[in-house]
Amino acid sequence: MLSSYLPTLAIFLENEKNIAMGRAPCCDKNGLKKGAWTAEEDQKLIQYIQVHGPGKWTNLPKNAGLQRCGKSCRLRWTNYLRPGIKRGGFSTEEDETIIQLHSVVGNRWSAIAARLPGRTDNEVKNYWNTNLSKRLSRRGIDPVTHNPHPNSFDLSAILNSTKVNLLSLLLGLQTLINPEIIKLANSLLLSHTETQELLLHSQNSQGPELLLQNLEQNQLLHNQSSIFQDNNQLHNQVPEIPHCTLQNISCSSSQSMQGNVGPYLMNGQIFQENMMVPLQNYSFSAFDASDNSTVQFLNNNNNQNSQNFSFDTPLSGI
DNA sequence: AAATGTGGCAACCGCCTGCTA
DNA sequence: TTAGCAGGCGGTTGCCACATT
Repeated sequence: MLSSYLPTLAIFLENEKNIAMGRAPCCDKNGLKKGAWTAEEDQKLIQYIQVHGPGKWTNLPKNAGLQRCGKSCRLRWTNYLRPGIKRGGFSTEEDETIIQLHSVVGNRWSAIAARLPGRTDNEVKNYWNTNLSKRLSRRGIDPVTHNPHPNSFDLSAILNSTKVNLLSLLLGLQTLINPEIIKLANSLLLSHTETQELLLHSQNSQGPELLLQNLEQNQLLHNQSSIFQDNNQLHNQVPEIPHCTLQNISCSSSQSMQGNVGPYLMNGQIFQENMMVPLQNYSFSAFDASDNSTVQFLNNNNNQNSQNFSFDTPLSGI
């Protein structure tokens, strides 16, 4: 007899607990359907929102004739039924955007999804968890910190295996700068532009708290630009990348390198730059045969690399 | 052919934040 | 000022399809 009341009692106690904790239950769970949505339910939701628009989710299920929680309706609409949603088939550009943004803002999926038209936070999150984080792991990169996994670097082995003569590299400045440093600069420039956009956006339309938040992200960007935590690792540790073929490597071990680069074409614009690569910088790229992509690594010793590159405005008329 | 393992993804849960009365 | 509420968000779960044994 008592056992027949237990489910109801459990729901009651759960609700009471939530209320006692100061949080009202999101909805009355009694009699509400859970699980996969049927085509009929989808149709009801779409028709209702077409007439009344999205919002007022708490009352929407009742008004639309749905036995669902309002949150469930909102989720179904925003993640699946909303017009303009892309499903699957992430492009290489989207992959790169997600990885780059994740390295700056972390698991803020809504912020990342906001910069990918037609993508939802849920889809970006799922795609990251099932695909991109594993891809980074395969490359020897920690998907959480975007740093190379510790204890997996051996620069001397790579230098030996690739017969790279560090001294000749240091003497041949032009060889060093082209093309890998340009790629590095490109990567930094894109990150820099990203941060500027965030700052401008927050200054124009958001409050000071978001500005502060974005400034923190800016600082985070600078910190994350340094792949290696320990300076002492610099000269004897470089990521080991399964499935990858080392293509290019450049290093400097004393003073800084400086030189003029260009004019060259980048992102459809012609640039000429005076570049300065700070002390103990290096970068290299490697080709990942598993997905035909190129992965780039860079290191900066003092966490200030975005200030150590000067980017001139695109040259006109060249 | 059946059992088991694995990956992908839709949906749920519960915490957090901002708005409003 | 504050409590209640709605909605947003990220983490997690569970189902399903496919692969492997």
